[in-house]
Amino acid sequence: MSRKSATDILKQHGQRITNGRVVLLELLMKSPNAFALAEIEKQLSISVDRVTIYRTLHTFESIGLILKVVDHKGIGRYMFGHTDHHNVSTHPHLRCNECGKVVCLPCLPEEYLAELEKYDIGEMYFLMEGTCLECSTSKTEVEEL
Amino acid sequence: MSRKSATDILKQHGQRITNGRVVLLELLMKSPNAFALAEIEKQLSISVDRVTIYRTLHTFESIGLILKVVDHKGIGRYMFGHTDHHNVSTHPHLRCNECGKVVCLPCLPEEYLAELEKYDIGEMYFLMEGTCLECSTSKTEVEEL
DNA sequence: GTAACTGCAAAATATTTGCATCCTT
DNA sequence: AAGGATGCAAATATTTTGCAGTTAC
Repeated sequence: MSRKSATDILKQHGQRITNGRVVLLELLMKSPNAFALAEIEKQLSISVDRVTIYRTLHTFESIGLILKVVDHKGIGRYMFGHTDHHNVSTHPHLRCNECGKVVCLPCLPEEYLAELEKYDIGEMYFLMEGTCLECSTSKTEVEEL
Repeated sequence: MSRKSATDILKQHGQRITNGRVVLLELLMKSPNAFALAEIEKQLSISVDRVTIYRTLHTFESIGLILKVVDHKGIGRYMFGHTDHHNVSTHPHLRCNECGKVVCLPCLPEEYLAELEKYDIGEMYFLMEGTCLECSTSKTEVEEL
């Protein structure tokens, strides 16, 4: 239950509480998007050095707090959650090129996953590009006016 | 039938025949790998400027001769073929982290593709990381000695 | 107090752009 | 001859590294 605060989560993981870390984690937590560094920099309420952001993201990633993926342009994007190993390895993710939101695509069928197993694929660290169902719905509505 | 030469292919696409272009296309054609620019530079038999390689790759890509994918580090990789639209959109590719070879993974099941269709996903421009079946076989053999 | 976090400068890597020159057709 | 291709210089973008100073615990 209980939606934990960024501070609590950091404490839980033995991380030090600093303004930068809390604000960064809060940003990532409050949105289902996958942010590139440039976007994070713009949206942080306080000024944090680019290098510090990178280092903090690495730390968050290493303790399993966030997931790093690479978008179709080769740019790193970071998203909160989605870090459950089972989760990540059973389905790809999609980033909506309308709203930026990242959604989980459906799980791949068992037989297909069994097939992938042969190839020793760890995680699906990639983001597909597309339109999320919400955005494609609203677009259709507009077109139908 | 008839395995066409790089020169023939270029002519066929109305491209000019220059040493650089022929050598580059030959390199890409002779191997099922997905090369990063740095790797291409090293392996070209003649010296071609980095910028020219980039521009040539873009050209080849735009005329559908090669496919560009992004690897797990976010680096662009270029491979000959795999450009049939139907092909690319129905299955992901895997790059073997032992031998570097790129192999097509099995086609996704129809139902899953239908599901993806809802999300308006164009192509699967990503490379999974793993071990190709050849390499995992030979590794097993060594272990069993 | 001390180890961890931060910021600044600078470097490394990948990719793109501008422009003058050269070469294929 | 003309337009496309090339090479060089330089810019841009992303990410990393080194180091000294600061801060959370």
